[in-house]
This record gives sequence, structure tokens and C-alpha cells, in this order.
Amino acid sequence: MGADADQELSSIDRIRDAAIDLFGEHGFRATSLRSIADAAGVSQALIIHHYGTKQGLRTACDQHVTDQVRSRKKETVGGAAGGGHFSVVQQLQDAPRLLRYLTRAMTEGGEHTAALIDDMLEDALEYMEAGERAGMILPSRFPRDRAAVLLLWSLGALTLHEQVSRLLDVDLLAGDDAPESLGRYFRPALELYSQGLITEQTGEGLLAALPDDPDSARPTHDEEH
Amino acid sequence: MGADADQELSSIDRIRDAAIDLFGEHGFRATSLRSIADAAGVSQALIIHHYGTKQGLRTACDQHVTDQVRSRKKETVGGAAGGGHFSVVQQLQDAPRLLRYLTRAMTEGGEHTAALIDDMLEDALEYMEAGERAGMILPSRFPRDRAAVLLLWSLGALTLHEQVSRLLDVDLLAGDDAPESLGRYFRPALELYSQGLITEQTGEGLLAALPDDPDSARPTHDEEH
DNA sequence: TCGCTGACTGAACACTCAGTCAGCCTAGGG
DNA sequence: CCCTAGGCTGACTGAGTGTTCAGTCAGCGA
Repeated sequence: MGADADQELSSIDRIRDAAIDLFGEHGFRATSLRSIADAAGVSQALIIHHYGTKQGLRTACDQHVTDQVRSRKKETVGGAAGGGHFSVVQQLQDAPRLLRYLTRAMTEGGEHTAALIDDMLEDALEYMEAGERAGMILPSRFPRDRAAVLLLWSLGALTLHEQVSRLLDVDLLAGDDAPESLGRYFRPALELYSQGLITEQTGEGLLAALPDDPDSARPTHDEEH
Repeated sequence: MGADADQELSSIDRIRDAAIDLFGEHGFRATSLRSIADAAGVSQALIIHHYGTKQGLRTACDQHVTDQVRSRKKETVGGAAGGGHFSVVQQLQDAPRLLRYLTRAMTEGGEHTAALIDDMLEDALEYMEAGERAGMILPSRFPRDRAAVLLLWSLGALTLHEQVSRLLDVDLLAGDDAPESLGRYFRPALELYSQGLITEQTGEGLLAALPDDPDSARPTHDEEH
């Protein structure tokens, strides 16, 4: 599939798309220009002709993926805001190739991914503030850091999709083929998000054990007199 | 530092340790046998002489790291069980090189890491059952899947330690140098674990929206008539 | 028809890689 | 003193890499 669409695209775009697929699947270093050229149906010299160097091609891929993600975000903004940070995942569920590339770029040090993650954090924060006003999300003493932790957990699970698949039989990168089989991941996650994991007093005890707590008074003793 | 200890080790072990460091830092493909040989103070040919192939060296590294993790687990078993799955992280906090290698192996497909993760899941499950009996951890409808999700979140945050450092200024791989500065990660995490993220009714609503829920009836509507 | 441009190519280049091999050096036994 | 064995090495090989380059070809304006 997609062969017709490939024919309609220019060589430049076909090269970029093939590179995104192969970089995302095998990684940057493990992907040779020859394999990209073969997948795109061009000579490897043409890649250099258009993108200068392999790094230049990678930069173009980074840029294109981040642009795609940002544009897709606009489409779904204001949509199902209930999921909080889930929205970041859901809005990309139909683009497994983009997700593959992103997770790869996060561990291999992509160029524009840092800025993109910052974007995602801002979005997650906005979603959660909206959910908080709607009475769906509980307030936090560390709203920004909480959103960051939630975002990192989601993205981390995505990068470990292979292990997720092994332990839970859930393919987070499957796309819209089987969205109903994500339950074994989302059900325990939802349970954790709704009822929590530990009792409140246990949490307070562990929180007090952490050094230099910023504002809360320590129940056992106080340093200022 | 460590030069004396390196001298005491045999060439075989020095090669393996250098490989673990470099594989963990730069990845398997990006690390050449030459750089490993330089770091270990031996010739490149000696690596092949001892380990046969580069893949053989990698397998030996996998084996050694998993052995180390397993042995360290025994040391700290029955220790501070309060943290639930945190124990997996805490017991390795003084071994950043092992963690680096592990996170790398998880994304690059290490050989023995799958079995090791299975081990970790079993441990996490045991810890959480103990915590549940002690009244610190809440019961779950999906105990095993919940433990898997928590484990994957922790390991995922570890693999994204670069982004964790950027967003929260917390170095999860720092080791015992600065354990007190992990607060910006653990405080929101503890808050989430104790109070949760969303209200119970919101959670029930989202849970009911998931298809083929195994046992609970759907409160809003039913498709079968 | 001519000259020009730009997409495009095959062959070659310089380089790095993992792996091979003949032989070095030294310790230990005779 | 020689001899041998084995840990160990420098030099080498073939394969694979990104990049360069001379040159082909189709299209276009004059």
C-alpha cells in the first residue's frame, strides 16, 4: 500500500519519508544511505544532492516530524480533553511511523525533539488545568512537575513499547488497527490515576522522608525555631 | 579513579567492564572494538581472542550486567519495602553504569534483558503484595498488570533520563552523589501515587468507555439488546 | 538549433569497521 | 642454556560506510 501515493510524491519527499521509516525502525547509525535510496527508488547520490549530508537528511526528518506532530495537535485541540496527558498519545495514534521516529529520536538525541517535548509539556499543562477547572483532575502542589512526570511516563512507555508488548500484549505503536486491545495498559493506568497506589498516610510519610521539602512543614520535627 | 582496581583485574574483565561503559554511553553499534580496546588498555585483537566476536562480547556484557543486578537484588531484599516498585530503582542507585547499560539494552534489544525485566516484574509484584498486606498499598483489580505498568513507567523514565534531566533538573543516573536532588521527580510521583490524578467518577467514566471491559458492567449504556 | 539548467546516476574515493593471522615476548620447565 | 606454550600484538583483509565527481538526460527559453 501507499505505492501510488509514493509515485505522486517528489523524489525529495520520498527520500524523506523513507528515511523517517528506516531511521525510526533501525536507528540513525544503523540505517545506510543505500538502504534509504533503495526504499525511495533513487540513487544514493541523489540524497546527498538534495540534503547535503546524512546529518542534513536527519535534520530535515526531525523538522518534518515535529511539524507533523504540531499540525496534528492543532487538529485535535479542544477534542477529548478528558484523558489529560493521554491526549498526546491519542492524537498521534494513527501515525505509528511518527511515533516510532520520535521515540527513536528521544533516545538517540534528535535535534528538534527537545523543543517538541517542551511543547508537549505546555499542552499537557493546559489540558490538566482545564481538567482541573472542570473538576475531573485533582489539584497538585507541583502542577508543572506533575505534568512533566506524567508526560515522561507516557513517552517512556512508548519508547519501551517492545517490553510493553511483551508484558501486557499491547502494541502502543499499532495505530488505529487495534485500539480496543490497549485495555491491559490503560485499565491499570486509569485505576492508578483514579484511586492511587498507596494510602495517603504512607505517602505523607515517604514525602516527609525526602530531604529539603520546599514548603510543607515536617510532621516529625521542624528545623526553624 | 579506578585505575588501581583496573590494574588488579584481568584483561578479560577489564575488556568487559570497558565495553559495558561504552556500550551504555554510546550504544552498541556506535562503539567500536578499537575504542573498547583503548579504554581497557589492550589491543583490539585481544578482544576477539577472548570473546570471539563483537556480539559475543555483547552477550557476555548482558550476562554480567544481569548477574550483577540479580546479586544486588539479593543484598537489598527485605530492606525498605515501602517504595513498592521504587525499590528496583533504589537498589541500583549506586550503580549508574549498570543502569546506563540496562536502559540502552532495553531500547537496542539486549539479549538477556527480557528475562531480567520478567524478574523485576516478579519482584515488584512480591513487594506490592507485601505492601498491600501491610496496609500501605491499595489493592488492585489487575495486580500483575498494575505492577507491569508501574515497572514500565519507572524504567521508561530511566531510559528518558536525558529528558528528565532537562525538564526536572534531576539526574536519575547520577548515583549516590546527589540523592537529595531527586525530589522534583519523586515528589510529584508520590503525590500521584497517594492522592491519584483524577476523581473516582471520572476514572469510572473513562474505564467504562474502554471496549470489552472484562467484568464490570457499563453504566452509561449497553450495546447488546 | 543552440546553450543552459537541474534532477539524476554509476563509479570511484577515503575512511572505519569487525575479524584474521603470523609472529612477538615472557614465564616456566628441562 | 634451549625449548615450549600461551597471552598478546601489529599488520593486514574484505566488507561496508558517507561523500565526491564527472557525466547523462530531459526540459526550456532564445
